[in-house]
Amino acid sequence: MDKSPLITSNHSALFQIDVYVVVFTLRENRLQVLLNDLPSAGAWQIPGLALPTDLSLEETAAQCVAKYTGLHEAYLEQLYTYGDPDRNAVSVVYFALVPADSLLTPLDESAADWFPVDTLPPLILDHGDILTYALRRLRYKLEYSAVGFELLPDYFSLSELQSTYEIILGEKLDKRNFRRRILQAGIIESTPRRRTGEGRPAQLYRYRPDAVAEVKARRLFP
Amino acid sequence: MDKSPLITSNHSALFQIDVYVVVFTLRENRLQVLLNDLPSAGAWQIPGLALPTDLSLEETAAQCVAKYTGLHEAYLEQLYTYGDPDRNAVSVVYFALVPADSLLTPLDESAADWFPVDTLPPLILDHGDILTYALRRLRYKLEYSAVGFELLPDYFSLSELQSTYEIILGEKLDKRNFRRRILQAGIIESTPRRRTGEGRPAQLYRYRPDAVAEVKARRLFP
DNA sequence: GCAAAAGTGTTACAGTTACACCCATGG
DNA sequence: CCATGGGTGTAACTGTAACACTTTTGC
Repeated sequence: MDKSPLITSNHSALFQIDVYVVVFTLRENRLQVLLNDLPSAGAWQIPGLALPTDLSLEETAAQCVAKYTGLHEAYLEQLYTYGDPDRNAVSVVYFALVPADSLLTPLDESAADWFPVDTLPPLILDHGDILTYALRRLRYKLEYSAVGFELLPDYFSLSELQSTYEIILGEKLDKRNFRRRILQAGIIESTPRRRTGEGRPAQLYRYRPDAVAEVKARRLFP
Repeated sequence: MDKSPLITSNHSALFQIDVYVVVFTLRENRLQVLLNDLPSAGAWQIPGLALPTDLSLEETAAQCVAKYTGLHEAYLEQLYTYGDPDRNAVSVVYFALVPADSLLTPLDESAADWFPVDTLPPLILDHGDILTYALRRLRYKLEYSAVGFELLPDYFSLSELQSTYEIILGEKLDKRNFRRRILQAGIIESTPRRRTGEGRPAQLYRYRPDAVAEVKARRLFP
């Protein structure tokens, strides 16, 4: 097994690398997170995979999302890397956002389930802290970058988007101000589609993949 | 060698983990970064150490700073973790801020040197990109959190602090606005000390270790 | 025609920027 | 007494927050 050519270590320690993914979605009007049952510990854990030799960290994270949700695309962002001196493993943690409607695909045989972020089961080790941190980062991110639509289907109404923000941030937002800002930010664009249902039909919007966004963007929400 | 109890991997790959630290300081009125000569490659690299079994990631980063600067305390923050599928090593990158005046301590025998961030030598691999990213993160951080004083001695004048910000952000700031904001933010406090020299003596300030700061703090600078 | 959700502008306020002069010391 | 850097307040402006009614559809 080759060593990195750049750093020669004295006692050349080797580690297993675990890639964990905190997967968020929006179900039943609540922000929920995917957890994996670990009966041997009588507790739940954030789903993860050991890094294999032939995949990058992000590919492994994506594969982890696929394994537990059936989705082969998701918004992924690296969160933090934890290294315990005790056990010789290092944990690289990502967070992912997946749209709830696409989750009909059955889960893997593995015993994973969704939990609202405010009513979590007992978690192993420091996974509770990691979740808390992930949630904080998600809220921060939302405030100045507008990733909310990652939790929605490709086409969505502004009311749905606003509701997403309200659920995650945990506060009511002003409808007119919300629309003005989100449109001024230029990250979504209106489409000819409309959603019909109760009340007046809603114009549908979609993400503009070419949006630069976030670069030097002011905070969008208070 | 034990495996992590949480994730059982099929082909149980093991990796060397390299901890790199992008060390920034302020010398000669320029933001400078510490680099390590790698004559075999004819290029320079970000200083790093292989993670040993008995240290945490952050401890290893701190030790790396100590090795190359002689400083046993520094502001440290995790930046990003890079995983190449090619070579079987994973790189956890930190950035550090060290006050220039404390650097009189001689460097390790290793061939490390300081370079202004705008005139870098050839760098190995993706270290140039990593540096660019570290610099962006430093600027972001400075804008809303006020870590500038980490580059200054314990006691400093407001003019020195302002100059620090101007050098890093690359733009002139208004003296009165700067003072008002930095004081309102409540992260530094005035001390009885004064610095004498040319012109009127300056009141000296120091960091308030008890400052909560940054939590929900608005951006401090444009 | 009414219930239900979508859509739309303006005003008051707060925070930010721009700006110029006096002060304390050392030489 | 003068050169040098330290220190101070206000007014115009810009961005943000608060707010209520009209529109379109399904039933």
